Amino acid sequence: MKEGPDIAQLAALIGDPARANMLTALMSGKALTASELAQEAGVGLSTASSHLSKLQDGGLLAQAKQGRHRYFSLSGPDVSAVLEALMGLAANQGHLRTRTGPKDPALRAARVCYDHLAGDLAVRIFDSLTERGFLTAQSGPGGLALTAAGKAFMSEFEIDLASLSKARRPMCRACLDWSERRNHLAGGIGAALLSRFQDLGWARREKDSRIIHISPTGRQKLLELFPLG
Amino acid sequence: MKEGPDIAQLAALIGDPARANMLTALMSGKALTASELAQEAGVGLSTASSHLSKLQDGGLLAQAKQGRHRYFSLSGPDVSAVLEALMGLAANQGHLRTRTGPKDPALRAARVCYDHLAGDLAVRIFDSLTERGFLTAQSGPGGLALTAAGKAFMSEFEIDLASLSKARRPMCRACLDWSERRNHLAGGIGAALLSRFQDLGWARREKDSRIIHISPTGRQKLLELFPLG
DNA sequence: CACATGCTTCGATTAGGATCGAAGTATGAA
DNA sequence: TTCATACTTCGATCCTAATCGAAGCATGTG
Repeated sequence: MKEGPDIAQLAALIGDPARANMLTALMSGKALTASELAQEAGVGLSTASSHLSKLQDGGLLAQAKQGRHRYFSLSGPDVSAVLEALMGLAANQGHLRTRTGPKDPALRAARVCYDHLAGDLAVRIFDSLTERGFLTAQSGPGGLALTAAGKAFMSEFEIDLASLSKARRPMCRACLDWSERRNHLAGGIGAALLSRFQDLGWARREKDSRIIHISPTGRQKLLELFPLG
Repeated sequence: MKEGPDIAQLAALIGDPARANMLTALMSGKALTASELAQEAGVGLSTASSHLSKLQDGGLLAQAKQGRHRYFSLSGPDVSAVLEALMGLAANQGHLRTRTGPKDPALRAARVCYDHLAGDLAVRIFDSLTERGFLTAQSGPGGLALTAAGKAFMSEFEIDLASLSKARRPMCRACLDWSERRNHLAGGIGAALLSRFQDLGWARREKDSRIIHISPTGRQKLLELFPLG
């Protein structure tokens, strides 16, 4: 009657403070080494190693060997969905002060979430896309899809939809922003948009941080591109 | 300065097997007494009592006193969202390991998920609503909203939208179905629809089970009401 | 008023696991 | 080859918390 690994085991994996710190550090989407994660979690290297192997056994982490480094990252969107849900719950109960602090105005304004844009601007983009009828619900992976008009818009913006649709990853996903309590666009399109903004010089990622800097011209262009009301 | 929103604390609460059993038992939406939950979790009464007060302190459970009984229920949709995300993750991991054939066909077809309909039929309903342009994305709570046409459809079906919109709970939400790996409709509307199906005699819930039985006429009516293609 | 039922609190026991340092292994650099 | 870096494994310690039974409290019923 039981299906798969237990919920309790999974939750217990996330339930240790050191492991939770590691996982939230990995929410940035960057792959980190064992040493970095040990520091992030505030534990010794041997302890971190033990935690990392447990997280891997539980299927929460993926490992990539590169030279003498071992890079760890979240194993997939399912994992970040759980973490996001937990963050949402924690935020709702007022227990939350995010690690890096959502008080930081720069973080509130624009930051990276996993691999896509989050914050005020991301919510605005989501609203604009919705308002213009570019997004529709679907039962398939991700729960969202581009309408024909939406596809045209993305193509115009030089987003390569063909290669995105080939990827196993869902193209459109709504991601709940725990500082805003509103949704923004995640999934392949979300990542592609951020990437494109960076290519155009509109956005620049601060080193070793989740903060995204938007240039003055970038901001103007984005507001034009994603009008509201 | 304590950065302790602790998603770790929350996850640890769910991470104990006894507590996880209690929470999943409460996913049915029914309120249960301490004794029932103790039996459900397979622990003694005193142990259960301890767990329940911890869950309450953590804000995961709500309590309603009624005579000499104390009824416990999940404190809100945030909590069930976390549990659903964990179930999804667990199902995904289990799927990779043991491809143990199809589950109980009755469960695949139609079952209750928290308080709304899940399974084949629920996915079809979601698809039909989408296809007819009744659902649209939004950045606010739940990520989905009814379009004007969708609201008209629901009113026609005698769903009381006014009272639903007053509730704190998001009206529309996509819920990922772990057997189908597709989305179906959750939130206030999802619950209201199932309730309406039951009132009309189209659906009947099997006692102490998640299985929903659809009557022959109910099935016919539902297929008419939610056409595809 | 008793008396039963439902649940909580207390105290003691026990098991699991988080932690660290030291020693061992693998991989790249010199 | 030799050394250094990055990480894992091992062994020992320590501490949290899960558990149960018994006693205490609360709220109903007779």
